[in-house]
Amino acid sequence: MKKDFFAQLVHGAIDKAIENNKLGELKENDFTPICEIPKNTNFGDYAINVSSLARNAKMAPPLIAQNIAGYIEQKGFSINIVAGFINFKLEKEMLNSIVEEILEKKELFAASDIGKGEKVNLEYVSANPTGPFHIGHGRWAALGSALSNVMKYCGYDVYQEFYINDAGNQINKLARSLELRVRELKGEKVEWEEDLYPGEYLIDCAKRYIASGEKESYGDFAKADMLRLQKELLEKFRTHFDCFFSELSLYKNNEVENCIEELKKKGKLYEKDGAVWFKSSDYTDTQDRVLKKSDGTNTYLTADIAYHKNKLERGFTRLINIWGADHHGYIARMKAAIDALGYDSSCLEVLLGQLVNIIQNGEQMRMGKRKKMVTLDELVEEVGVDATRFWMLMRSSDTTIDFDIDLAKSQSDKNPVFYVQYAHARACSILRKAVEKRLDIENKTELEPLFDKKELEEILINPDVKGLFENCHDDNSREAARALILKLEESKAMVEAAARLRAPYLLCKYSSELATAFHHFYNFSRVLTDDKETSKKRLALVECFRIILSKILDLLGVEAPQKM
RNA sequence: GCGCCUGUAGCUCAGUCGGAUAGAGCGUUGGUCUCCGAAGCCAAAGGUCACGGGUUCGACUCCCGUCGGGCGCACCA
Repeated sequence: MKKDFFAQLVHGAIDKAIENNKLGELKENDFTPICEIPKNTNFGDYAINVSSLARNAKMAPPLIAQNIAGYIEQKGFSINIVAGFINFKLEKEMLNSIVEEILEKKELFAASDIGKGEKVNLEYVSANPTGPFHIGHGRWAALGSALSNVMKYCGYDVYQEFYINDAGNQINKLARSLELRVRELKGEKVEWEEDLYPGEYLIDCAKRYIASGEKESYGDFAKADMLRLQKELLEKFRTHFDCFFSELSLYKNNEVENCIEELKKKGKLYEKDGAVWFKSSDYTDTQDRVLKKSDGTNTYLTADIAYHKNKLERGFTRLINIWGADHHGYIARMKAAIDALGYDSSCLEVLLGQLVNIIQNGEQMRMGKRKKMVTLDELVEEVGVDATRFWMLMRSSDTTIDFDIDLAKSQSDKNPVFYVQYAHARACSILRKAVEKRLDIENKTELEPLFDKKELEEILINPDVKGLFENCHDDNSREAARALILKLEESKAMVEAAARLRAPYLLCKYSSELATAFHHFYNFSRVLTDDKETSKKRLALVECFRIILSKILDLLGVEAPQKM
């Protein structure tokens, strides 16, 4: 990565400058150079600001920059000092080497090992098996699966988990709801009580129940049926879990009781008003929490604590949970429980995703406050998996998304995902055309392809990119090629940032910028020309773009189409 | 009342680490196909970074306060 390269270069140069007494009163090099890409590219391709050394060195920033630069050998790049900034501009050999490196490493060019094999448990979606997913679940599914892809690509050992809330009261309600639907289907007139699930999806479920011979209990059947539908949709939505973890199994294996026992032994529980309380306020929680209700049943929290204990016992050193913003009050008590069990709660990381507002007919619908909600299934049906995933991912997770259904449906071609996919299809088209017969406009005759397939393979395996810039006939063309190469070089830094900050949206933004750089290049430089040598070099660059963009889209779980 | 998130162009949002002239998309206006995909590209217009203090060489960024918006404060899950 060039950023690291220049940062190390500057760090080494500072050592030498100190040795030679060129940095005034600065005697120790504890400076970490941070290499950034200047907003104004006239300064250079990369920049390091050394102004902050001024205080200890007691020297003016420009002089500091000058003296440090004196110890940098300018090989493959040039240096331009402005104020306290050392700017680096790559020369063509170094730019060419980036192209060669991408073609050599292919989709591993942007891969990283910052994860160092850390065992990460990523839990997300974790819906009740009581009905179809709503749009919010789609956001967590997209976020979790993309984050998993990105983190795996950066060397984390990620295990994706879905916690099935199949043990609470809601299952009884589900069972009762199914029972009523079944009786309705049989012609009986039934009275619906409050707080049941009146959604029409249970009518289909009831039909399946009757067809199955009604052997299972209502609850077991409905639960399994809902879970099956959820799993089908998740697969379609390119979200793959390594494990669906049942809450009920924690009770069956006595893990919930054992967990309560353990907390009791550690003196973290007490009884009050007939209930068993956990002293979570001993930690960072604002108040104590009930684990066992006065009727003898456990709260949701109790099983969830046992679940987190289970995860830790399985050897995960980092637990990442994706929760809706409405669960934020839950974090403190969960962390308290982890600490109380003798683990370090800093291993638990909760990504609080803000909610998705649904806008229909120009009106904001409140999630869940409306009888007929838009389900994820319906949304995907309308706008497709690619567009849904990209829309869900393109915003930072702590921003509320306004998902305008009408806009997504009617103007889907204005969707940013198409812009990016279009660039990919265009690159593929050029690579296709390179080996297809061409039409000579003037003579209206068919010309032989520029290259045969073997030739093209050879170009892409063993590229000769020398002269890529010499054959550009104007500044625009040269600058566009430079900008594209530099943008491609940035891919690894972007991927790492997305993994480190748990922020896949950075890659949506990056994919869009990359597409812009390519479109720009395309408009200023003709790839397929009669000059075969020039065509070869430019085809190599097109292939680089195709490789990187398709990898980025792959990480996001969005398809990179060859044709549109 | 308390906690979390949030306030940047007409709209939807970026702005990673405190640095150089504040960045995109959509929308608006104009230009651009005889030729590799015009779902593209180029150009223009558009800003008191909610407001008030503080920290410092320097603040959209960090700290404190005020105001607005969202979400939550169960022996529900």
